Amino acid sequence: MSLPHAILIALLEKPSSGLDLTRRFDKSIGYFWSATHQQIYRELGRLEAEGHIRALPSEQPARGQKKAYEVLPAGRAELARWTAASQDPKPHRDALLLRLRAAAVVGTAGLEADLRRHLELHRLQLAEYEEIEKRDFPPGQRGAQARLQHLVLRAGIELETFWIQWLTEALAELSVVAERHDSA
Amino acid sequence: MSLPHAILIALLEKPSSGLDLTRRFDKSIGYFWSATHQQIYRELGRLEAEGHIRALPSEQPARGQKKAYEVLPAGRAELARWTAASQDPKPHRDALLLRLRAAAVVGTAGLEADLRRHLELHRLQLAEYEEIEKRDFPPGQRGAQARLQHLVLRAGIELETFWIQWLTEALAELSVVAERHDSA
DNA sequence: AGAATTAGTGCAACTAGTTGCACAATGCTG
DNA sequence: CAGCATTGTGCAACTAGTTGCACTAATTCT
Repeated sequence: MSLPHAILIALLEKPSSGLDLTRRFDKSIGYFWSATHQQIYRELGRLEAEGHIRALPSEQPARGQKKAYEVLPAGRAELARWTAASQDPKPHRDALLLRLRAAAVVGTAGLEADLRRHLELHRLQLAEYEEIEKRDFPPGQRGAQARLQHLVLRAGIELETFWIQWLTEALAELSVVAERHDSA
Repeated sequence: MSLPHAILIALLEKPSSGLDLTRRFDKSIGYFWSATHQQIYRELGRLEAEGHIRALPSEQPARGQKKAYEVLPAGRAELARWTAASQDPKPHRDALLLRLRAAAVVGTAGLEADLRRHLELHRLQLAEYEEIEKRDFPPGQRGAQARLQHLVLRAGIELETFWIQWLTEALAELSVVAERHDSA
C-alpha cells in the first residue's frame, strides 16, 4: 500500500497535475515505484476524498482541464507516519532468474537473445542514472535532503551495475553450457 | 504470469504435493518467486485442468490426503516456450527506497530502527544462501544444470551483499544527517 | 471553418496476489 | 477413547496493479 505515499512524496516535492505526476513517475519516482496514469488518477481521487491533498484553486474545473494538487497537513502527517512505521520487506519476484532456473531443466534454447536485450536495457538505465547524478549531485554535498536523495540514486546505480555484471557473466556461462550441450 | 511456470519448474525438479511445494517455495524457489499455499493450490488446479500436470496415481483421493503432481509433456513444452519467449522486465517497487526519499522531505525520525532490522534480515538471508552454496555447489563444477543453478544462486548472494553494504552506508548517512539536523 | 492531432482526465473490466477462514484426516496425549 | 494439535487441502473475499477504451478541450494543419 505504498502508491498513495509515493504520490504524496511527489506532490510535496512539487505540486502537480495528474499528467505531470504520470510523467514524473516515468522518471525519477518510477525508478523504484512505478505507476500508470490510471492508478495515479484513481489514487488522487482517494487522497482528495480523505483530505490528504486538495486541488489547487483554478477557474476551470471542467474535464480536459489541468488540475494541480497540493498536499495538506494531514497528508504530510500520514506520510511521516508511514515513513517511520516498521514494514516487512515484500517478497521479490524476478522472472529472469526464474527463467534461468527453468533453463537448467528444459534447456537454454532462445534465452540468449533476451538476456542480451535485458543487458542493453540495464546499460541504458545506468547511463540515465549517471546523467542525473552528474547533473543533480555534483561532488561536495551539502544539505540533508540532497544527501538522502543521492543515497537513493546510488542504490539505483549500484543495482544496475550489478545486473550488468551479472548478465554479462550469465551470457558467458550460457555459451559454455551451449558448447558442450548437456552433461548433467 | 509466472507463477504457473515457477510451479512447473519445481515439479520438474521433483514431483510434489501442494504442501511440499509450499515448503519449497518458502526456500529455494521462493527466493525469487514467492507464493502462498493458497496461490499454489489454485494454480495446481488450473494447471491440471489445462493438462499441464497430473496427479500421481494414489489410492486416497479424499480431502486431507496427500496428492502429488507430476509434469506432463504439454507442461514441459509450455515451460520451454515461456523460457525462450522475450519478456519485458517488470517495474521494480521498493518501499524502503521510497521511504528514504520521503525522509528527505518529512524527516528521518523513526527510520533508523527499521533500517537496522532490514540489515539484519539481509544478513540472515545471505548466511542462508552461503550455506546452500557450500552444501550444493562445492568448487570444481560439472554439469550444465548445476552451473546454471549456481549462477542463479550467486545472483541472490550478490544482491544480498549489495543490500547489506547499502544499508550500512544508509545508516551512516542517517546519523550524519540527524546530527546536524537539517540544512537543505 | 472543418479536420486531425495532441494533451489531459477518467471509467470499467480484468488479472495477480493476499488474507482469513473452513474443514477433513492423522497422530499424539492424558 | 476423547480431546487436541498437526498436516494437508481448499473456498471466498479483498486489495493492488494492468489493460483497454472513452471522452473533452486545445492546438495545428489545410
